[in-house]
Amino acid sequence: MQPMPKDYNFAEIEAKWQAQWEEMGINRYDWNDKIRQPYSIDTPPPYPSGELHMGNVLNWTYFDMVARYKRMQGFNVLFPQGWDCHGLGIEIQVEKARNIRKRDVPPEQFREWCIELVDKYIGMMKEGILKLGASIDWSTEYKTMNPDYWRRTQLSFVQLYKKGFMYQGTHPVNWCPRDETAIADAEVDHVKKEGTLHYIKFHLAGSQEYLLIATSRPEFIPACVAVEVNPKDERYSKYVGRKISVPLMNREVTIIADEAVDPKFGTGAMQICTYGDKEDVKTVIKHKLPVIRLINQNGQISEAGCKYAGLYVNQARAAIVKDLTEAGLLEKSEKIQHEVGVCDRCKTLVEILEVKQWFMKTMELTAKVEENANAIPWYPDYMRNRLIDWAKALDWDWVISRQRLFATPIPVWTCKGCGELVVAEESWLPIDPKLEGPHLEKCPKCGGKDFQGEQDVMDTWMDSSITCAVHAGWPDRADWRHLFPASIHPSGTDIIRTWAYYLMVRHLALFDERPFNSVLINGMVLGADGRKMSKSLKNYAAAPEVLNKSGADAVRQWAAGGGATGSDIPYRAQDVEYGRRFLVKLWNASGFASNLLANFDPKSITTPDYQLLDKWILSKTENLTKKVTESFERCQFNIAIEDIRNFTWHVLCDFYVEAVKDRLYRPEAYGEANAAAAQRTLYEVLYRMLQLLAPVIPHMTEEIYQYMYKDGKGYPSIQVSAWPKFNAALIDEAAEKDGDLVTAVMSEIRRDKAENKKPLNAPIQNLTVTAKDEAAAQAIRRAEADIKATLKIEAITIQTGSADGRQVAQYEVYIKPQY
RNA sequence: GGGCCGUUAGUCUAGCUGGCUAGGACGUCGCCCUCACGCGGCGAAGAUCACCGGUUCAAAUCCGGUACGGCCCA
Repeated sequence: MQPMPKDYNFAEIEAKWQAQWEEMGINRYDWNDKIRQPYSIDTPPPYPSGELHMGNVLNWTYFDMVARYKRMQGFNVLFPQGWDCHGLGIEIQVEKARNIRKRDVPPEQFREWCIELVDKYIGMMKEGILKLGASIDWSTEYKTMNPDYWRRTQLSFVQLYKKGFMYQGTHPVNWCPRDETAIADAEVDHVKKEGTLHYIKFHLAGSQEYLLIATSRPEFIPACVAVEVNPKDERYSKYVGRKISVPLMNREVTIIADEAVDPKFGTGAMQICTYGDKEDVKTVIKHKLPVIRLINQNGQISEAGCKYAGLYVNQARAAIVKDLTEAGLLEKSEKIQHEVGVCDRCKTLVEILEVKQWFMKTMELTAKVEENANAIPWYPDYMRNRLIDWAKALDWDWVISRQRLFATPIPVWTCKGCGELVVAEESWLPIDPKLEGPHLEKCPKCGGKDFQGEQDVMDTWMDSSITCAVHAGWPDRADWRHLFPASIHPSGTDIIRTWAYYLMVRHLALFDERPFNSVLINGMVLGADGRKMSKSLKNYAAAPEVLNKSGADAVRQWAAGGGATGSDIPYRAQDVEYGRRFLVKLWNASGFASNLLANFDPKSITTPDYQLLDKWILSKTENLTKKVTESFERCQFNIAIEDIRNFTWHVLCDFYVEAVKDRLYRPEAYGEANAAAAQRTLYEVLYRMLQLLAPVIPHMTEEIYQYMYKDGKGYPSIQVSAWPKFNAALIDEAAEKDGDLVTAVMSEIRRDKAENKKPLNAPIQNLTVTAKDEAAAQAIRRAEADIKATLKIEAITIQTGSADGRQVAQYEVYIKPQY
């Protein structure tokens, strides 16, 4: 055992162990080991968006605690790391940074710029993840923007096409007019906004009579295909089936009835347009109404808009309202609060357009998604509902094509002669059909030699929703099933509808097997004030700053203990500060212990002569081990960390160490065997604390381990030490009960000193302890020496009898000190 | 309108497969330079566990309802 230095420089020591673990290879998954059971973490590849933020810190701490805990449990752990590079977010940032639109420059140039930016961001995030001490196997690192990764995305597309899950079709899709691309439901955000509800007169055909129709989108009047009322609405039932003229348009539509109309909203009569919102889509399909394509892909009104053609949506709205007013058709307008869908990347109002796109058949998998979500544990349990509810609420198949540049190409061509679709062979992949033709002599159908490569690309989620298979080694390793399904899929409350859902449908479709066997959910990180963290609210904490200031071990304690798993967790500097203070305590206590154990031989084989308080803390340590192990098994990190910290700080340091100090200072007064028992106890209990803390506080526990325990325990690193198993042989209920009494007596004496404003080391001339029964008296006698030494008592009398003096809280025991 | 979640001391948070003096942190108040630690120690005060009702010998914990708040979706 080596003596420990007084000071602890966390920056230096954390960096040292991060480097050494890498060198020792303890973070590596052993692909050749077929003996240990594998445990694989489906690390979500993050979207590189700049520097690491506190939300990332929370997530990676969760993943890492699981990884380290499972490693100590003896599993062969795969903790991979990838980067989800593609997508609109990066495209928009490049456009802004360079003040261009993506179509202003050659696609290859634009792509280069995107790659450059992504690499810069990856560098920043990686630095943060390394500093946090995440035990990632960096040999697994991948980027979805690399052609070798698209090969996998494309392969999955081809295989799903062959299995009938991919189809091209003209259907309504969410469309972002700014980015000029289709987007999926999951990419639509809903925001509350003030709008105007216009009450517009629709005249009945050939009549002066009119119905008043309320709409927030009058610009859609040119695309009005019906007027709809509730069949039970007595105001309108007589009109159902009659023709009504569309204002300004010189055109008539039919009045239809449907239960979906809310009679209380507006006037109870609404216009059905193609497409004002998703409800319109449903109505059009249900009532087989015609479709008028009013809005172009760039957000302008099409030819179908007659005189309004060429205007943008907002301009058209103003123009139509003006025309309605002039024609006397606008009854009134009122402000309303409503929710509108916006593009989650650029916040532009989403339109619904009918465009030819690629889709994946996901709706038919909903029952299987539910079944599999129900078949596995979720931490916390209730989060499974979010996935199931989301899956069940989906109305449309997943639109997987995008009109973008920075993405995985869809490996498909169309024969210019006959329109035949050519999907790439697996051996052609990766391939970009915009740059290369199909590897075919001629069109298999018409023999034509001219092909048009698919211009559309894939949704970014097509890249990232095959990670469970990719991490396992699919498709290149024959043994990839060994690591599939992943043991655990970590996800955030905000991305259950994307990561978790898409992973599930994708793998179910591809392999007919669920991709993961459990799900770990993290909440969002809030500002200290409980509101969403944002720079504008001035409650933002920059993760690199926090890590530099307090160190990973302190920050990780905040992540582990800041709140229950799955719930949103506020970032509080004082929590990190508390973590840091705990580290100081642990370091000092260990240094102190190493002094007290200087002459202790951990390999000595004499059976220790354990005293009451030794047995007491050894038994409690086993119970703690059991409880902490259960907490880790259930991913209840907050419970685990709180229990270990409190035990270490208060039970071990404040009580046990204080109580046995004297035995260890003056072994000659107590007998060598007695002191040796205290040494053995201290040695083992502190080691147990370090082990239990190791998943949360890897750096400092390692540093202490190396000084104090490496020789005695023999593991090269505490990180590969065997997780302690509950040892029933050390459970001693009587010792716990008696020890509790002894500590209560000691507390009561301290309390008496405090109330009499005496220092703790004030000597007590004489203490009389009176217990009601002999058993209690016996117990106190067993710890008499420890009590005397700890509280500076010169003489002590322990007797049985009736109440005399100050009662020891919760016990029929009384104390009477004479100072 | 629907779904899920939350409402615990001045603040933040745990507990919620029913039974503890409701745990912890920050803050507050005393006392103490006790030979590891003042980044410390010993003590203390502070909570009708949102509200109403029900089940039960027993409810912060289960059930129903109300109010407020959050997230997701229509």
